[in-house]
Amino acid sequence: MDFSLLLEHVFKHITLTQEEQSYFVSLLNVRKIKKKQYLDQEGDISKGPAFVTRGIMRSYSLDKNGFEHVIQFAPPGWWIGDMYSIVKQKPGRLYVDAIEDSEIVWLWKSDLDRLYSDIPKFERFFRILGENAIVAFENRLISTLSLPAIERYAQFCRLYPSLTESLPQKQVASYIGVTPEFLSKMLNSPAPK
Amino acid sequence: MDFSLLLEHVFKHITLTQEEQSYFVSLLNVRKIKKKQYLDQEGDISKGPAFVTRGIMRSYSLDKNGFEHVIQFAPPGWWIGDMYSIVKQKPGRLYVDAIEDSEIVWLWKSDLDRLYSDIPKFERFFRILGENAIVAFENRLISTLSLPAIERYAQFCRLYPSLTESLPQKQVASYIGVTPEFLSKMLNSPAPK
DNA sequence: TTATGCTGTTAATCTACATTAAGTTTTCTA
DNA sequence: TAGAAAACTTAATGTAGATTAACAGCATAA
Repeated sequence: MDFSLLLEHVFKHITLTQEEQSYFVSLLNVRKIKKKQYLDQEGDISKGPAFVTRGIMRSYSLDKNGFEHVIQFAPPGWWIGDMYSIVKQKPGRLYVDAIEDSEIVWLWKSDLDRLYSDIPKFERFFRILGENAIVAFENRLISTLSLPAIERYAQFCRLYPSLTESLPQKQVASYIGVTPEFLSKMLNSPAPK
Repeated sequence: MDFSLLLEHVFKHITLTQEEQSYFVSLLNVRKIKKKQYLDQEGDISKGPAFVTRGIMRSYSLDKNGFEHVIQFAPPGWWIGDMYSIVKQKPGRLYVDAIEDSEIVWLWKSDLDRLYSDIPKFERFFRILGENAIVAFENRLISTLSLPAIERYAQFCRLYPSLTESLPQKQVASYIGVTPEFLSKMLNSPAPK
């Protein structure tokens, strides 16, 4: 198995001895997920956090009218999951599935807790990761509350430059919070972009 | 100074020796903030995270039309701040002010970094705090994207039961993302609540 | 005491975006 | 490689919530 993408990511924030690295790697699990397959469905208890190494994953909620609302996209190098369910180990509110054939590396929540105790440096690693996630959510919320659709689209393009073209438009529409019809009109009408 | 509320909060997640506790307390600063006074304004670099011990604080963004959008309320026992600015030590996008005469306990970002090195248990403490913040943001985002105004109001009442009555309605409107006029209509019209 | 200014209410009008529906193109997949 | 299923477009119509405006109740304050 090739864990290099994840290890590089870890080494950006902490350093590990050879033994620590081996121990960490021994806790990792790999899973391939085909397009449209689910990692988690609403009501599932998440096994633990997942790191994307190939493909594109996404998490979304489903409202009472059956409409999807994308919470996050995760290309390679990003983490994905229903944080509520991961942290509290209770049934979650999100669906997590693959938009393209994907591969993830994941840890059991129980192994993660063990890792925190055995190698406290991982407390630091995930503390930093958490900070970044909070900053991202704070930004998303500011945009969602205070920008019109066209500027939320621009924000999306800035956040996920690699996805802007590879993703079906309806996924983008769901992320920025408009219907596919409206996004289509917006992009084709006044100032073609 | 009375740090008991903050210390209790810390002890819920980690234990400290007497020395560690003294060292931690030596890094704390106290500040009283009168109603309508700012802790931070847009463009400021935040000094560090703040824990509310009295009153009610709030953070909000200002859109280009001059409308406020409340990101968070913080009654006693809650943390508040512009996470982007705190973490990156760059100019922030949020205003933080007091809705009622308040008192906060805060740390310099540089002291916090020192604390992480000197007492690694605080990595764990803030890792857990971060997880909770992410869960809260995830929930807020799900509501904002997938619920109509009346249910976002219900969510607000569940999240901040202590504030539902003490807060001016226009603050609540700004939090749930509608105009004060619309909230007033919603609460007084069909099914008075 | 009267001003001054917040806060909340009501109601008419307006608009960004949703819904519905039909047609076209692209892409899967058998 | 056909034929079904997605993905995208266009346009008519509908609506949740915004805007504007006028007024009433209460504060704080001179």
